[in-house]
Amino acid sequence: MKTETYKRWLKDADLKVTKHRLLVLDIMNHSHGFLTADDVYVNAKEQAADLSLSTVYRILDSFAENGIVSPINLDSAKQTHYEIAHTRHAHHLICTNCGRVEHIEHCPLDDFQKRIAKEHNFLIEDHKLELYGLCASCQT
Amino acid sequence: MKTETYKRWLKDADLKVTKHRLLVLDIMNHSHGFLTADDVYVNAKEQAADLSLSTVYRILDSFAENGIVSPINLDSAKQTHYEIAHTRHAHHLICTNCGRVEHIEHCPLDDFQKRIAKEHNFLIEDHKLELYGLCASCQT
DNA sequence: GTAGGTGCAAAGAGTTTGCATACGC
DNA sequence: GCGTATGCAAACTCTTTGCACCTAC
Repeated sequence: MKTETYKRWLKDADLKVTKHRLLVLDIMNHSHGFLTADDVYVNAKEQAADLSLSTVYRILDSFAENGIVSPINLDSAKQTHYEIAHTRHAHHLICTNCGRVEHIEHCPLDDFQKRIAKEHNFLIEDHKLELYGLCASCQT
Repeated sequence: MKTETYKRWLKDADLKVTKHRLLVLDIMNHSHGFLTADDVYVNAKEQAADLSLSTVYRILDSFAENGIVSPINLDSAKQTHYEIAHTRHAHHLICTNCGRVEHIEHCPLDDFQKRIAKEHNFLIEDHKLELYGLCASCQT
């Protein structure tokens, strides 16, 4: 994915284009799975020695507000994790040993969700599904 | 539920029976939805003036280790929440406005989970499903 | 030029820990 | 009596904020 794409994302969100924001976008976009603010910071620091952790937090906050990334509180971690927000609805398969995350494209919950909404008189707006287990290489 | 029941839970977990542990069990057991450590603390403080927040944390930790309570990181909150662990598998319907939590008894995921496990070569051990929306009284 | 972005240091919030004392068994 | 539980205060971790300076537009 090219810098031009990142610039468009930022402009669409009314955010100024800065070196650090482009860098964070690049890191998030090339990572698989979730990153903590500190993961992003350590990674970005290699390419931008001037960069403070608080800036990373501020960037991630503004990205989250604009739907560019999604913050997630995994049950197994105390830090907030972030991932590039995909336009498609996606769920996660998380390895409890190595932390690897895979995406599940298909969502089986539509019918179920409608039934629960009716039974509980809830207006359901979103849901989160996480499957926990061991990935192929951690099963040995 | 009676004190005798709580005492058995503690003994079964090899935990000593203390006033504070019984109190925390009683509070957790009578609450609906999730409680933070501080919720438990404030609530318990009314009946046990001597009680420190760190004791509540230690009690909840030991309960979690023994499967008496389940800690949960909700996406909408920064504090860890706890609920009495039900032997049955349960999911949650969370009101994004008032925080009310309802339990969903039926789990529709068994077949889905088996299919995903095969497709991704994952050994799935657990999963978490949370539905977010507005409860009946917050829809007005 | 101006509004917004950033670094640094300090503050906050939630949680954990060390140590002396108290209590369950 | 022994070993665990607890209160208190301090430490720790993650995150946010204030302020002066800098940069994109």
